[in-house]
Amino acid sequence: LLSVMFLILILNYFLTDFFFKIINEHRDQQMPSLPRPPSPPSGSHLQSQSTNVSKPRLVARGTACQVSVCLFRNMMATPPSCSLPGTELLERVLERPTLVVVEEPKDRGMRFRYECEGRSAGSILGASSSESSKTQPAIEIQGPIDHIKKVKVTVSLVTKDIPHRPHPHCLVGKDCPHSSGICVVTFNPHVNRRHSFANLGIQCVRRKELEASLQKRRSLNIDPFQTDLSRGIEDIDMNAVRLCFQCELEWEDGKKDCLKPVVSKPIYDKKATTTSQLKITRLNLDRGPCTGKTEVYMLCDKVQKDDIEIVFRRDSWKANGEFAQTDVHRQVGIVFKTPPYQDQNITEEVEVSLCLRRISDQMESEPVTFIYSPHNPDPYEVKRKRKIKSDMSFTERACTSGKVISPNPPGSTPSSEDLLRAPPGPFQGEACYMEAQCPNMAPDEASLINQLMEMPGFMDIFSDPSFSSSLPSGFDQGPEASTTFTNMDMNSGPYFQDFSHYNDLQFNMLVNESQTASSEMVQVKTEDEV
DNA sequence: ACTCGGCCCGC
DNA sequence: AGCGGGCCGAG
Repeated sequence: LLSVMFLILILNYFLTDFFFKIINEHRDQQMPSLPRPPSPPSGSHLQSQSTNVSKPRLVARGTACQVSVCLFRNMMATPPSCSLPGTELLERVLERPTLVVVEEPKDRGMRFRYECEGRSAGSILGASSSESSKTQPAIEIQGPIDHIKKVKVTVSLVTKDIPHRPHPHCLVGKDCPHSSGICVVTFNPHVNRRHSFANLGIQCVRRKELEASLQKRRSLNIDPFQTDLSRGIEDIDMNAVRLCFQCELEWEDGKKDCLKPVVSKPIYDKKATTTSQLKITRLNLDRGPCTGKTEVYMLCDKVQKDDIEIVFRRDSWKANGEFAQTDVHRQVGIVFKTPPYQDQNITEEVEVSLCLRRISDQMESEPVTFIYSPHNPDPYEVKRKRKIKSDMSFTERACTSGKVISPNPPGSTPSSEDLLRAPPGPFQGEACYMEAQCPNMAPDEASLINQLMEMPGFMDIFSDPSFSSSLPSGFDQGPEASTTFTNMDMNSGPYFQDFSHYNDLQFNMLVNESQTASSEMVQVKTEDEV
């Protein structure tokens, strides 16, 4: 009888250890990145038992001899505090629930507040929180909870990076005992497995109080990952924290048991320039030629001039706006030049996206749209206008009387008001010109015709005898049509505006209207004079 | 000269 | 209470 009992005992241990092994391997696979937590000071029998697991691992592939040796050693190593029979122990291990963060905190929801800022430090919202429905960070006890009476969850702040050290900043709000810097809640998982943290604020400490804060945390015995040895106070990132949840289970028999600490995603200080949300407030131009080099003024939320770039994208194409650190104005403005578009032969406008990107963490702002327009070798129609004028026998008066005062003469520094006024760019000017010339035409039609006119050989099509037969019936096929093509953009049919009914004054107004606010007037005049 | 930390204040 | 703007001396 004795030997049978002994055998049962041995089997009991064997099976217990075997299952321990399986369970632990399973857990390791689940959380490979997290360091195994050391036993808490109040270490329960379960924790100390599981630390012996490495020995029975041999059991699975060892010889019979090794098995018995291992078992013997294991029995001897079993601490006297282990008062439970193996089966019950096994049952409890198998039944251990896990703590899961079911609602992460919003990563850039709020500012960390100093104690001196008084009142409350606000509440951390949930990641899926929105204007209409607010959520809070929440945890859930998942898995079997049959024999659990209640759970106690201690929340503290830890550093963003591994090893997660206690963070000097404090949690304040509901369930945070005064000046403890931590939050403690106890609840019955049978009533609700889930617990939301409704009022958790982050109160930051001043640098000079950093050490005192850590000391206080230590005195509360809060160091979830037992990192005390790895000290390095200076390099603590004061702008990012994680919530750390330590869960203590209380069983029906009054015994207690700790789960591995679990951390949330990082929470960043909304005010810190190094981690804040990037935002483009406005651009003075939203379009430019595909050749690039268009100077654009951007207003944005605070950035760091040495850690910011402007990214243009479309499909797989990506290029950066060009600027130097000195082009970043007091952290809130950037003067940059557009990069050339990948395709210099586009025939239609191309929409690309443009965003601010922080180099250090690859964080990006919401994108805004920028439009690349096709390259036009004579963008301001200088040659054409000169031709129009000479052909229509306009006097010198026509181009000198209509003086245009540019709001930003070259060389002057534009004020911020000028920036916001957003004068039309040269291409808007071009569109106006064509619109004025061809009032019945849509701007894109006009620009297409502009392009066609510029294409070498395009005019030759008209001298091809076979071309005339394919012309629309209304097209003027007068005798001079084949010889005076240089004039055809004014008098050759329905597709081209006839200027002959304008008098001098009207034509001047037309030209000037189209040119108003275009800072390129100086260039036009110079060319005219040449 | 510029940026950041800490603080104040008003909506 | 909660949030954001902004001031200003220190770094």
